[in-house]
Amino acid sequence: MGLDDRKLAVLRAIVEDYVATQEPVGSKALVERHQLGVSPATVRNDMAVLEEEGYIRQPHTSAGRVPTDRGYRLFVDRLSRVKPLSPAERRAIERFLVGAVDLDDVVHRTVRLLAQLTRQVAVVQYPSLARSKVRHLELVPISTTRLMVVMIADTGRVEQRLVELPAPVPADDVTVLRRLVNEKLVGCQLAETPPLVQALVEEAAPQLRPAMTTLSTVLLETLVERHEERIALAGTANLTRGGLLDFQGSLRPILEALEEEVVLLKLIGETEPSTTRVLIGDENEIDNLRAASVVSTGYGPGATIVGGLGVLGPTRMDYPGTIATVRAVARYVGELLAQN
Amino acid sequence: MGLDDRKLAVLRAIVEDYVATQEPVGSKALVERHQLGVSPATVRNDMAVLEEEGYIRQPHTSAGRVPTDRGYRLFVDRLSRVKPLSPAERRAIERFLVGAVDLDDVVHRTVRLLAQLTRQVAVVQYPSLARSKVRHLELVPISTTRLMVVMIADTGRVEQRLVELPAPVPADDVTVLRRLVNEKLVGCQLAETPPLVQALVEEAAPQLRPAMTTLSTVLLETLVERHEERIALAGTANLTRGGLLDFQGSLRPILEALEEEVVLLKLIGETEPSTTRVLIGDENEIDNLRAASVVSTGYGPGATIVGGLGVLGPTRMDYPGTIATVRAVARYVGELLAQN
DNA sequence: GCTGGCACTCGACTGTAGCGAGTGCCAGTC
DNA sequence: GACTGGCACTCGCTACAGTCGAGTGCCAGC
Repeated sequence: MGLDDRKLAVLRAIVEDYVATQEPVGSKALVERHQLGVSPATVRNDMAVLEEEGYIRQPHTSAGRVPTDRGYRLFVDRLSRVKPLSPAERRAIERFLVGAVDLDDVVHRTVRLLAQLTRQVAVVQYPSLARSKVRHLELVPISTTRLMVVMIADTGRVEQRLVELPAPVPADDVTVLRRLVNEKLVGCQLAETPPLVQALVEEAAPQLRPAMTTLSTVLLETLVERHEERIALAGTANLTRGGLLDFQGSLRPILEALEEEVVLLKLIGETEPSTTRVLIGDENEIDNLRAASVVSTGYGPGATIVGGLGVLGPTRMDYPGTIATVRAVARYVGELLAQN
Repeated sequence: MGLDDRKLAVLRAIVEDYVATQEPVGSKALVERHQLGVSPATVRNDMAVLEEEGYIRQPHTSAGRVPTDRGYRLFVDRLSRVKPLSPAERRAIERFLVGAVDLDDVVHRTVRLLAQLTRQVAVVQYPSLARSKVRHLELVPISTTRLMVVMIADTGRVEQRLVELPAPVPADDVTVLRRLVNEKLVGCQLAETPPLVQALVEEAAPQLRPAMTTLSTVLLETLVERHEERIALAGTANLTRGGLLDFQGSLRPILEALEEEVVLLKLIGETEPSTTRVLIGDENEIDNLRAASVVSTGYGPGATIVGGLGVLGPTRMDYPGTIATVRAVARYVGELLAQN
């Protein structure tokens, strides 16, 4: 494990050059472009060690070296410093996000912004319902046996669902139902509502029981049990940058994975701690994404996290820049949400 | 212009073979695989004429022939008969669409179904607000100066928007506002509301004027002026079928176009007559899609059209099959909507 | 008007050769 | 002991020549 400082410097130089040029880098080019202070031969020896340790590899015998997933990992963990954003980027972020009228609008602008700045595929999760609080529940009678339930969360998210009632319910009863559910649920995290919803059914007047029961089922089913998470996506065209070199020739698996909301949620939704997460190539649990890297983080008003956002690109990615951008965008979005 | 029956038969055979094999088709192979009743030499003469007329072309001098956009056009217009769906396909459609709980659900299932059946990129427009009628308008106070407007259309579509009021409005006034807008607008096509909304402002009591004015602005701006059209997309991974042969090597322009909602709307939204529309390659107005074909149609409950749906694929596409599928899916979705 | 035959074209494939980037190793130097 | 210069070697890439064959256009004949 003898990785002295110079070997690390060599690895860093290889990663930087390869990310920039997209071509395997050789010992000679390396000493020319970086001030390593040693000869190519020495670098070659270092490279041999790095290769033995699994940080770099040779595509063919007579080619230069390319970082492995493990090499990128070391680079991200120990060799790179998060790049500060350029003023232009800061301005772009601000300009892009002011003027958003809506949560939908915020999410769409954010995902486009992220795709544009990182020149990669961007993914933004809508504020998770499980982590939001109920601001208001509206019941709109569609017919005597049909009710539209509209839930407005404190994050600005609005979710609706049609309910088929077991028996006709008069308008007055709907008013009562509305008052009851609002009294009980407004201000609660959705994750902690199940017992409350249960209580609602039990406390309801007899003639409201059946309606309240189906209502509570719908509330629990569609709003609480994850499922209703939503995702916005942008920048898929960026996958075609770098020709077919990245992603080993086929975009198919990537595009397939991007169509599965469940997969995307797994990718960016699991941001328990508020730090930025970087998944490099093989570290990814989803087989289709073994050739890709994901940089993601959580966002939310203040310190609370209500959702995740991130980008997906080739393992050959500008990690420092991408990480910085993802963080910055998440912070701005958080501030925006906090203003509500 | 002397295109006798046999020449048309030759063109049909070329299109069918090319679509099936993805390889330029030669005269010999043609007579072997189709009962044309003449020799290859004769077919060659016919081919020469077809080429002169611009229906087919040769990729290189020593290769077989490939249909041009114009050739596909003739094929679609005069040489193909819409294939009846297989029973398996019918069953798939039914199975896929029953059990949809929601408009969102219907649209998502539809777009996935379409992508799966045609093995192409599917696009479904949500029922257009302009063509829907207002079923209910709900005003939910978020704070004294903020109102959430929720519009429920008869198609099941729900749209919401946050309104900043110029001055605080007490809860009682909100109730009045709610009653007023509902009395006036429920049951109207959104396209014809502008004068009604205008009238609302003028008839409002003086203290409600300012609130009603901003409210009406929002209604007109976000709900009426198309803008708020929504689109669902699926099957982008299907673009990678057929290697890089289709789409002349780069998916980039296609993917870019698919990210622009405006472009997609233009593509499938303009279905004035209720017939199926086929746009082949160059006929497409969007430059990025010059290498693609689009098959689209309108759908809606009964005879009214409330939105469009369709698929996008390479010009080398199974037109008869695709057209049949698109039509069938549109019909099923229409029936489903009619049930509400 | 159709057909068989024939000369021709040209892309695809194969094999060979030269080039050059890049390596590993080794002996020599500080 | 660590670094360096030198050297032989590997091997992918490119260019070039040659062959093959699918496919064509044309023409004379039925």
